[in-house]
Amino acid sequence: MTKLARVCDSIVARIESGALREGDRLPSESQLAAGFRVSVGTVQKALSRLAHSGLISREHGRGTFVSGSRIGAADVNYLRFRDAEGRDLPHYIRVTSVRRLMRKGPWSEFLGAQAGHIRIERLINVGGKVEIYSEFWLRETEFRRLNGVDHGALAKNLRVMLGQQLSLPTLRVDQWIRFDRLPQPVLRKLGLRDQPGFIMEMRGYTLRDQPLFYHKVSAGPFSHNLVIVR
Amino acid sequence: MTKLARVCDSIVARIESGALREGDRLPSESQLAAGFRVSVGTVQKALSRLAHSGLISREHGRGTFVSGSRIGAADVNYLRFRDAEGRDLPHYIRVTSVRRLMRKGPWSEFLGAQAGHIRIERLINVGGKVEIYSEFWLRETEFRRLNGVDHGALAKNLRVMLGQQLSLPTLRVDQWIRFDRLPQPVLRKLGLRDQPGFIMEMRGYTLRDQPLFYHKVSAGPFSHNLVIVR
DNA sequence: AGGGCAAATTCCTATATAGGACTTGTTGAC
DNA sequence: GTCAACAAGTCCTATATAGGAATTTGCCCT
Repeated sequence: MTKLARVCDSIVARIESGALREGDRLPSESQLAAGFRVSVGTVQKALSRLAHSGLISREHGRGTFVSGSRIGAADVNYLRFRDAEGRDLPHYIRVTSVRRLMRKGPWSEFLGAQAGHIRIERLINVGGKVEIYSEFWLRETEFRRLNGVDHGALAKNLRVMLGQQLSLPTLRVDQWIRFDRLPQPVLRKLGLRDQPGFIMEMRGYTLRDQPLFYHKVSAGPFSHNLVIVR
Repeated sequence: MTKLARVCDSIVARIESGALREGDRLPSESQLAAGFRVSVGTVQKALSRLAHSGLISREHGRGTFVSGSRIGAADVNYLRFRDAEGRDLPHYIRVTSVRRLMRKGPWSEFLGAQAGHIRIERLINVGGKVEIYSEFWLRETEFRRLNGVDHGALAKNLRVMLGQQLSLPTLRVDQWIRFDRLPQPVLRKLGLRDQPGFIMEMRGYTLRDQPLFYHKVSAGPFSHNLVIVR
């Protein structure tokens, strides 16, 4: 492991552990260099790398600060239902099952086959009708830390919940969108006959750029206006 | 302008002008440093910055090379129609108008209001039915360089055409997807009554990260399976 | 011809150093 | 009290240098 990698890693660890929190100022370049026993140049390289990935932000003459919400509006798309005037329609999330499943799939490929995987299955009701089917996959190791968490928290934005409750913030999200046939079980859950629908897949990564969650969202033909917004 | 910026810019210019082509090896760090009258460290910083943006690739012990197709499969989504077996359906592109328009819109905001803008309007026929309406906006300055180009070239992938014919390759693409009501004129062109549809907007940037094109694609409810693939 | 070794070339990591640019707080003149 | 000048602290750009790591090349030997 290079010194550069060690410095990056240590700083990430401080943020992960909560020793450094959003908005906090990091020690100056020279202080960090002294602390890590490396040259200032190495610290600079580490800081600009972390700044580039959005974890911290550097301000000329002021200092280096831990960024606010890492994942910004520009990074990820959300599903929304809107009425004709463009207003968001109210939605209601119901958790239908939380189970450990042995099945293989894109989630196991992504999260790693060695550990067990938990699926949080949810149905989202928009304007009085069940419109969205959501599967959120987590590794068992991370899921165990959810024991103390209120069950109602699972009916919120799970990515945000992971960051706030478990201090497992998401650094970035890969996202795919498809518009294709829906599989049988999903059709049944949404109360649809064989029809094409809308499928969005997301892969979330931790601050260390390690796999964190796999999220799949499906929707049938819309009775309202489905909008994908940033 | 900093030396670093000058070095980056000069290298980009060499690629843009065709002096360096895909797969070519750049001069070594020390040669570049001597050529630009800067230190090796500055050249290294410039090269790793360009490598990070995907323009070049560095190979330990071998050299630095101009990357192949800059915009990879991972960077941009494409629209495809597929049959039940997942095979791509053949499509046919017809150019319906190429005009200078004074209207304001997202394109003028992006491409800059100072210059005139050209709209290349196209209809895409999939499996015998007009399914997609496409608007491709360019600045007038860039468009003029298209004079010598065969008109049939406008019925191909315009981003690729810009790169090959005009040596204006696209470095990156911003992309938004919406599923919403379609405006009247689009409905008429696709032969639809008032219906929600599928809207994809793209903004292309040059090697210098300057605005290059604005592209908007609309599709109605699909009679085949519409897939957005990378 | 082919194998093995050394040298040259290339990029990579790291250090030490110098001065510039931006921000903030203090001091002093008015 | 207000404003200008100053100083200290911070990040930013750039240089020169050293050695290490990966690859290619040339040469010698068999």
